[in-house]
Amino acid sequence: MARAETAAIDKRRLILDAAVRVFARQGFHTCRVSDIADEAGVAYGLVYHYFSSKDEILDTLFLERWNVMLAAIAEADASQLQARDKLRAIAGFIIDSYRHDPELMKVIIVEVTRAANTFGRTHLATIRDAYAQIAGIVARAQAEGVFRTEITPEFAALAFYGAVEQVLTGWIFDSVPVDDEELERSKTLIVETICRGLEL
Amino acid sequence: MARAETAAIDKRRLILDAAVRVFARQGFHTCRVSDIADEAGVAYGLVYHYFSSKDEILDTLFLERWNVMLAAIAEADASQLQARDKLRAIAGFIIDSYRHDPELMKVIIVEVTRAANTFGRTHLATIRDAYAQIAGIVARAQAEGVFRTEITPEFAALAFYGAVEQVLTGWIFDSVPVDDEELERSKTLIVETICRGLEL
Amino acid sequence: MARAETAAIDKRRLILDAAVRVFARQGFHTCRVSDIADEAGVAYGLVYHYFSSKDEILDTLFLERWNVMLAAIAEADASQLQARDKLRAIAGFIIDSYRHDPELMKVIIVEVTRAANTFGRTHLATIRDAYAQIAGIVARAQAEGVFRTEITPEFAALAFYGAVEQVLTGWIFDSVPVDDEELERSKTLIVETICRGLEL
Amino acid sequence: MARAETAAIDKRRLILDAAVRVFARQGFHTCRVSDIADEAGVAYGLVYHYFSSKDEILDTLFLERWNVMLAAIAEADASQLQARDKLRAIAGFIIDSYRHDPELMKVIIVEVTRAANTFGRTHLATIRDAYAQIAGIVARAQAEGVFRTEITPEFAALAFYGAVEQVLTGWIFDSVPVDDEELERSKTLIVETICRGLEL
DNA sequence: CATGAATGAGACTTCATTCAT
DNA sequence: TATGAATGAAGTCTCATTCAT
Repeated sequence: MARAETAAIDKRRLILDAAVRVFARQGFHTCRVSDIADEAGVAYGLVYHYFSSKDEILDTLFLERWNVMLAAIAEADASQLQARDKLRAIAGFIIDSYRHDPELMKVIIVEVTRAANTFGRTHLATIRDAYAQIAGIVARAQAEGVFRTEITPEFAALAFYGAVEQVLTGWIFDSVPVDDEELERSKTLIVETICRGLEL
Repeated sequence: MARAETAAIDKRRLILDAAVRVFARQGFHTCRVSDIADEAGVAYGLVYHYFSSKDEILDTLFLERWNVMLAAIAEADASQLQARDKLRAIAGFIIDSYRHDPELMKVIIVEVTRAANTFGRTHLATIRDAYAQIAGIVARAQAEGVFRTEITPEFAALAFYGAVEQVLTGWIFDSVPVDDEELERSKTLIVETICRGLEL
Repeated sequence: MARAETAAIDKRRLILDAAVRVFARQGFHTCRVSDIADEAGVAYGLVYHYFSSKDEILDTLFLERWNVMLAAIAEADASQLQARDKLRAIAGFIIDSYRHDPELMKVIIVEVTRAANTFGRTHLATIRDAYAQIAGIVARAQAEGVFRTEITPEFAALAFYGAVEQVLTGWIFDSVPVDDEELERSKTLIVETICRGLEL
Repeated sequence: MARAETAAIDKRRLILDAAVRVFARQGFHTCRVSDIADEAGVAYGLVYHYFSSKDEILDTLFLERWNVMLAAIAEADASQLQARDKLRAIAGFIIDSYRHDPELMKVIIVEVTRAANTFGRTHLATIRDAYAQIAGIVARAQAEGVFRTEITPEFAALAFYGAVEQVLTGWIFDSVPVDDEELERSKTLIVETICRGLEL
């Protein structure tokens, strides 16, 4: 029984991981459910045993990852770090996510957060949760007199997240892979550019 | 004769303008060619008399607008303004474009520049032309000793354009329309945030 | 007035001749009416001034040519030649038609006489007129005791015409053009093969 | 399991057989894929489950049958029969094929072997394989001194096959069905006409 | 759990023909 | 006569989802 359950969980995971590779390679709309099944090495219909629709696969992938990120932001927020270092931790987390699993991040960004007309719209509220948390960090830094108040926290959050996502998008479609050095440097550049603009 | 010619030109324009409204309302993939024809008040086949495919309609809309923007960037770049004011002019141009025709800008951003897997990929080089020009402005400002050199021009361009696009994306999916005051304030915020981070 | 009429006749001919080239090159079903107009160097709609439909163009080309052939067969039939020489004259006429205008013959054969489901069906009766005339020649030769009566005239006509058409079809789709010598030799081969089988 | 497999095979066969009836009745170009599905009593999409296109259905029907014919020709060729009897066996096989399934032969001839601009062109090489095998029989008969050498084997094959196909084409479009007696007599007529012309 | 055959709605594109000028 | 813009019907193919085994 436990064995069977484990096997079942494995198949579900197998399908999700295969979906990441297929979505990253072909795009969500261009791939067929059978492509995912083939990549996972399972039969066509089994996908529908674990997921109610093709959409739900992407929803699952997005929410799994986004919730981890929200937790990471919350953790940074709750820490004793300076505002600048909180933002650096967040940028660092996102960039390290890309380093660790570029295909997954490609799917999240290309198919969800930037896909304003489809999944981006569906998950708009969830996506904005991240902006709101970042805005909270900025607002508190302003209240503490560390950041200047000319920039609204909401705008600051958009600019910060927008810069990070734009940088990742650039990597995603670059023909040459990014080396670790550039990944690290980018963390600094983001904080140097955005935070310096925010600080007194 | 001149009338007939004008009428012909008008029909093509009629279709393009209808397409903007339909794409903005329903999204490129969700709408049918017949929706565009209906919106334009012309027969189905006429769309194919002027455009070889549904894709070509969006390509045309994008290139028309993007070339105007590239020209605006080039003009700002060629001007005698300070680097910060050049960037402000560019941000101002994009935001004013949104004020003037929010539906068109929605289509450009949602269906092309952020649609990394479809049209964004097709027009990647053209889109990057804009980044490159902005990077050029930054690079020259660095050479003149106005901007500090810690931030690479390419990164600065990404952060700048990313912030602008992110702000517009926010407006595009806001439930309440943006008032002119916020549009103006945003120009300042972008420049205040990003340029201040770039300046010595 | 006479000039205008002449010009009109020329345009009609121009379109017919262009149609031969286009049909031969692309096939009737694959080409568009605009291809014919382009080839003729006239405007789209003018084709419909002279012909009521695309079909009528091919009908016209076929009937023009087929009537000439029927006349040639009738002439051979009416002559004082031996049956074998009458058949040789007919085979000779068809083969010379190919030599003179291979594109036209290609169109007639490929698009009409062999196109059993489309124009071949429409013109079935007219096509069979030719078989009937040839059968008549055979029947008379049998009555005169020159051809043996074991072969029915109808069958003989089919075999004779079938052999000629098959040979032409081979040339039509050969990659190398046929030289005059082979054209001439074929006339002999057809008569040698078929007539010898028919003669006592 | 065996039952399920058989059922799967049956559906494919069901579609092919339905296609023969529909192609024979309406012609390949005039019928729609839905007509085939309806005739087979299956869903539209199932046709595309088994065949990648409408074309592939006809290709399959043609190749299935043509390969059987090539095998029959090869068998006749390999036999100990006289050349004349080999050719009689081939003509007999084709005519019996028509007797057994006139609709299929109609489709093969009308839509493929005589459709020079479409499928006939696609399968030109395969069609010519038959001519070549027949020519081989003639050539060997000439080498053995049974057939005279004035007629080239290639020409003889064209004339022979052309006569057979022409006769079948006649039947296909006759308003009255052919009786068995005429079918049998035709075998004799073909051999009598063509072979007699070939023999010494 | 697992399979993959079966379903059928949906949309793009083509192009012959018409018609206003 | 001559033009070519305008019309709109028609059909192929795709693919997410269901379901019997």
